[in-house]
Amino acid sequence: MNLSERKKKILSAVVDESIRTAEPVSSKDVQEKYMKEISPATIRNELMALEEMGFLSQPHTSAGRVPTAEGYKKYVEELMTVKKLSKKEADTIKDSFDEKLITLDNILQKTAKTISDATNYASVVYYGIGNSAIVDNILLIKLTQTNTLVVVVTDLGIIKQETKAIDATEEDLRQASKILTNVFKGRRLEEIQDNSNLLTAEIIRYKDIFDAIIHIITERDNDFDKSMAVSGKDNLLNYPEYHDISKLKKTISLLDKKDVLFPLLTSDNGDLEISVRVGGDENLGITDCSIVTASYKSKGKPIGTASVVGPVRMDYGKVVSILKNVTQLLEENIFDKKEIKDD
Amino acid sequence: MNLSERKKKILSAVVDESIRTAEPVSSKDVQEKYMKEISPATIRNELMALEEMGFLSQPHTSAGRVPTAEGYKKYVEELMTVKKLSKKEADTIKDSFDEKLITLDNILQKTAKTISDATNYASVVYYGIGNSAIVDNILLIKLTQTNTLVVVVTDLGIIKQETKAIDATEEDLRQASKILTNVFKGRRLEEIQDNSNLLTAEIIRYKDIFDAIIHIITERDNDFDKSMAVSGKDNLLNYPEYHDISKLKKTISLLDKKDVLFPLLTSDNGDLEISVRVGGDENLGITDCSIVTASYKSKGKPIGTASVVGPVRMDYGKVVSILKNVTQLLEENIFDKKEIKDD
DNA sequence: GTTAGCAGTCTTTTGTTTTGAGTGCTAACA
DNA sequence: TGTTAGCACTCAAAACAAAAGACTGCTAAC
Repeated sequence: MNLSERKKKILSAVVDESIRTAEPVSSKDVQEKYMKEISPATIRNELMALEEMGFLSQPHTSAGRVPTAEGYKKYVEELMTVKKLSKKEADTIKDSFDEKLITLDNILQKTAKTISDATNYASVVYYGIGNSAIVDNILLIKLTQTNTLVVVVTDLGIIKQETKAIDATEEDLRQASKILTNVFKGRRLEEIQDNSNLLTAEIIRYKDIFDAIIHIITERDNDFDKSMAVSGKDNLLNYPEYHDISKLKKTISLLDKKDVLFPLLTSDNGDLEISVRVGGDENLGITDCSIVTASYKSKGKPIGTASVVGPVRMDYGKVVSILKNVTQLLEENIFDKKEIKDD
Repeated sequence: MNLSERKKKILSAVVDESIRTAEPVSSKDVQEKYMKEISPATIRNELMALEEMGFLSQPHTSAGRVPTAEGYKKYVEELMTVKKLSKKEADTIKDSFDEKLITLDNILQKTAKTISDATNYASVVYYGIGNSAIVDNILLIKLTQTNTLVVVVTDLGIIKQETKAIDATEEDLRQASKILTNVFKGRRLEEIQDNSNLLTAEIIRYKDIFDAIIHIITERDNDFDKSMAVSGKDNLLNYPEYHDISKLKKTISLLDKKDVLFPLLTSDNGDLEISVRVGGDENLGITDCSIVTASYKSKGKPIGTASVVGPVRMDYGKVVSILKNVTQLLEENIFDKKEIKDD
């Protein structure tokens, strides 16, 4: 569907104004704030046409226009301008990554928080561990008499996870650590998940620890809860569309149901860096919110996504800009950097 | 202020009914549901007296009675019965502690979640690390070439925290670990915070790591954010009193401001195991919520608190019971148990 | 193709009336 | 003296009615 320049300008105006005010937009509004050169009556004609095409709708006969999901989509795909972040905004985001982040959990959580703080919406960060991480090191650490910590370090320079096992002397552990590292080093995590045939005669005596390691690796991958971090749910309270508690609940509970969320964050991004799902999308009843997702890569391969969840009336231009910014930082400073710099 | 038995019974009835329905309670309600033997008129007389005494109030002339903050306090302190948990409830709570919990963060977070799930209110768990923990072990773990993880293990059988430092050979680290452990072992964390004079000639060459350790220890203690876990904010959405977004915001933002929250959770529990702050308490404008706090101990000394934050109209009997249950589990299974059992 | 003008629609606002829940008081009663 | 029935009174909530106002779609003129 191709629009005349004027229609584009008017649709843009309506969406911009909707985003700003959360109210239906009248022909007069458009004229006064966006196009003084033509009359409201002319604009009304155009609005009718745009409504005809499915981009706008009226809550009732005598109300102004509101963009439909289609309208928002058109706006996002063709009309909007990605807002450049101010120096200050960019710096704030950059600074927030200077903290020392060790575990994957920390990184995800911190990234989500950075995004939700910057956008004032909710955010979800996902990391698909199964994809590309390669084991670097298996550490066995004696905490107390019968208590051992098992740590898996991957090639991302990041500790994978931690758990607890039992008993063994310190020397024992050193030995086991060496042998197990030998077995796992260089293998991709997804590979390890399947092939339990790594269990050779040599390491059969460390079966306990072996199992713990397998458990660490598979657990994270199968438990959405552990591969996603959510932040900023409270931000939603600030938007009038969520002053209706039932809508608020719906969106918040979407953010809590990681298994429902998962396909929304990962499916068919295709080659797109950024994908936008505008509320009312047929999928799974996300009617009262929009989701903007950006994927990030390590060594050229996509390994996860960062998303913003907010009202359909979202400031897409700003959100896209922030997501691009954050995913770039993630790629450069965290996931494609062996050495994490100290302060 | 001493009440006649009948007044007690009536006040109890009004509070119970308020908790149940969130509506003003009429003399008729009380009569029908709690005391069939006397007439509404008589109850009205008693209600007037109770209002006179400050325990009840009327939203307007022709409405039923609502308990005042004083009324709730009286109820909590003298009238309510602590509800016994069902076997099923108790089991659910118990089971949730069977998971492997390694870091303090994990424990706090998990405990908070358990409480908020069990009560359906919000919860905050605080751990005053400065109090009693004693260093057991300093671990230095080489992750990558120039990247080292510093772990402080305390006598609670719990890893204190973790951070990152730079450079050194594996052998170097082993040495440093031994020497540093020697210096710190057996010392209480609060003692370490002050006495930087531990920095003897012997360990001056490990200044970097030494500083990192001090940093780990002091940071947690000074950063409320790291010594408190909050869970279940979303639960508040379910209560009609919070359908007024401004009240919801107020309470949620209280839960976000750890520095404001802190004195509420820790001050003057005195000898009491449980302290209840009913909204409208003079303190710091907690007008739209109540806070029930239980402290837990290790080796007889209080080391932290677990709290429930919810509407003033809270099911205190149940909440108190759950908090007692959880703090007991914390004490027995986590903080006073060197060996954390494996599954 | 554009625009002024205007009738028509439907929400929002404001005001009025009715209803009904629940009280406090009075007077009678045990 | 404590309890209770009865009743007048109060006030919020609900129901209804009227008025105002925001915008539109359409018509007809430019």
